[in-house]
Amino acid sequence: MRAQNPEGARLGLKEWLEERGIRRLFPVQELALQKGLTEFKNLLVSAPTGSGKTLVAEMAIKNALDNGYKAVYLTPLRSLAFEKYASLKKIFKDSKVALSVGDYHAPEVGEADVLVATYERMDSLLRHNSPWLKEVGTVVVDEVHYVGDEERGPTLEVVVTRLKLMGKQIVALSATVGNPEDLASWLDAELVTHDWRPVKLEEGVMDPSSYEVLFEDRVEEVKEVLSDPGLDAALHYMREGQALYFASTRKRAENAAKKISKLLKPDKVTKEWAERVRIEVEGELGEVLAKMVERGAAFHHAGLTNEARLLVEEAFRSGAIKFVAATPTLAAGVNLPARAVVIERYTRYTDEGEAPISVSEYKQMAGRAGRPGLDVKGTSVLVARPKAPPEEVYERYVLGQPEDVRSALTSARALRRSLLGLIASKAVNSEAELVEFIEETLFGVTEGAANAIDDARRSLEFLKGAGLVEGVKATPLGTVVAKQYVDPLGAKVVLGALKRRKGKTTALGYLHLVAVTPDMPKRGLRSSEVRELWRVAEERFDELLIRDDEYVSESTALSALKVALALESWVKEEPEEVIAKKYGFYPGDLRVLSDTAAWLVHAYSEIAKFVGLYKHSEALAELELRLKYGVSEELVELVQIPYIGRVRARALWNAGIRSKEDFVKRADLAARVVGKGVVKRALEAMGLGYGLVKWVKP
DNA sequence: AATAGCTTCATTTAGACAGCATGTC
DNA sequence: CTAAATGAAGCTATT
Repeated sequence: MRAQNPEGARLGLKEWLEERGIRRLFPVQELALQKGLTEFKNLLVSAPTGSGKTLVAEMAIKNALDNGYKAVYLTPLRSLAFEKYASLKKIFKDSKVALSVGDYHAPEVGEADVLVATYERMDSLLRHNSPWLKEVGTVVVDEVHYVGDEERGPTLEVVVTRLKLMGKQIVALSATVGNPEDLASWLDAELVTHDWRPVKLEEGVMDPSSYEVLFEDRVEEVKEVLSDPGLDAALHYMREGQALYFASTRKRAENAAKKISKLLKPDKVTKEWAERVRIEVEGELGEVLAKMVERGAAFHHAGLTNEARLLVEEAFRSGAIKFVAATPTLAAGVNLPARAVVIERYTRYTDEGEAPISVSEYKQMAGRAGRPGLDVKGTSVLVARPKAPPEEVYERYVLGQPEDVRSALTSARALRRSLLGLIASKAVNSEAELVEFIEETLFGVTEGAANAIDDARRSLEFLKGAGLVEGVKATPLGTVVAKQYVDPLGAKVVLGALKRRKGKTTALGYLHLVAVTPDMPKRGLRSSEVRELWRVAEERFDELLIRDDEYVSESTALSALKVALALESWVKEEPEEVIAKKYGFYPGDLRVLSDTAAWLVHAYSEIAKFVGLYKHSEALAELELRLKYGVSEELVELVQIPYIGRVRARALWNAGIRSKEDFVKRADLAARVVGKGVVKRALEAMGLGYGLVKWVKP
């Protein structure tokens, strides 16, 4: 990609900046221009939060648009994508900005000038060979250090490598990492680094026994109030503004918020927020949260529903809430800076017991301190472990260098997924091309491709064995599996089981089958549950399609059974709260499970249809609707009426309204059950004006 | 006899993308 | 190779 008129474009950029009231550029911004941002050079900007990376991205987009190209902005999280979409829409008023993430795929993507998408969504667009991509000149990759992530990194690595090979300008933004040179060389990019921040960040380490916080240039004493070092530190710095508290578990986050809330006083504004929380967050959790919000504190973790999380974020951003205790959801995700950050622990339980978090993770959290434009400085406090010398902790984390980013493209799971995607979308058509591609990945560039190629050959064999690939070409089935975006191994397991199963299959059977798949998040089992789960497994043995399998271990089958049972309760209309209690989930957890299951059931319905398993396909399609709404078979039709969910549908059914037709014909009765307004809106949405229906006063 | 309070022992521990076509109580 | 908070169960002291 080359600019038609670099000089003109550059002038345009200057004027555009002035119009936005930006007269002076931050160091990374200046450097990015010097290193060829407007000449469509690839860039890797590796700098701390707040150093001005955002404007570099915006300038790159502006430059692409001015030269007649389209631009793409990639982020790792849906929440960030929504934020970015909103802000880019404001900035580029004259251009079409579109958003494409799992939840939401804008219909106008085909004509968008700027597209904001998650990595996986971009992967999907590449797999579909969307013609729109040809017009893209620049791709901004936010948080590119995610390539090192075991789970999500491989997809990003493949996506960016493909875009690079397509000749797109890559403007990659990264937190500070240990080896920016490696990333730059992978991207064929000019390296832009600078450690300047607009708000000074003071990082301290607290000795929990002496209550002293060790900073670079001084030691500060914290007053002991609650006999909890972390919370007392938060209280200490809250005198100067809001505090963000990173807790090590959900429970601890909740307790922290509860304790702090007791020391704060309600006012008019917090009471209003509490009222909103009460209305919008259902059940016990809503009540618990509302009580704290009323006094200006809150907690934030993935057990909360999305709505609840957004509410907490908004309340904090507005200033009403003074204290938020969060698990790492908030560290990488939302842009929610605070005057002070307190990190209560730097160790975390893992499979191998207690393990220290990485320096990068620490920096990610600490970097949230200091609100640009509001604070002169930000303060972060890391609480040392009781017996650890604070000086050593300071050395390790505050003075420590973030770790190197290494390719994660090596795991079998990552390879088989990526490979199928590459082959199905014809990005590689021969072994030679495959090798060439791998040489261009981060793995190939930094470690030499030989090892990766060996592993890739093995994955290729697996794909062939599963009937997804022949030679280096995708079979029709392989194309469908790639399009549905499920793990090839899951597809193999599921198809095998469906083919074997001739007789009738219950919801539990299907749910267990998809839950066994690698795409379904696994819930750990509590030891008290294991016995009961074995009992159920025996009792309902005939319903299960997978008992043991070459690719499914007994333990995953058992924990999948737990997930399947919880989802079965969901589609049997048990109240969310009852399910949550029974299985030890939070409402947010259940939402994630039912969403994921709905996606998988949909995908496998399509795949089953493709191979001629029509009965299974239809049953799965019905189950998808049941999962989405949490209803039994008989309510599936009703729930498809606009504004009718699981609760209203059940009420209608019990009143004798059993179908859409009933609903329309007996609108008077329906109105008595769910209210006049709902019926009116529903009929209008279905294209039937309210006037068509006679209203009978109850 | 009921119960608050303490001790002991076992148990548990963060997060979150994707398909598809539009609106819960 | 590694910890610590939580919660249930069991027990004692108190009213």
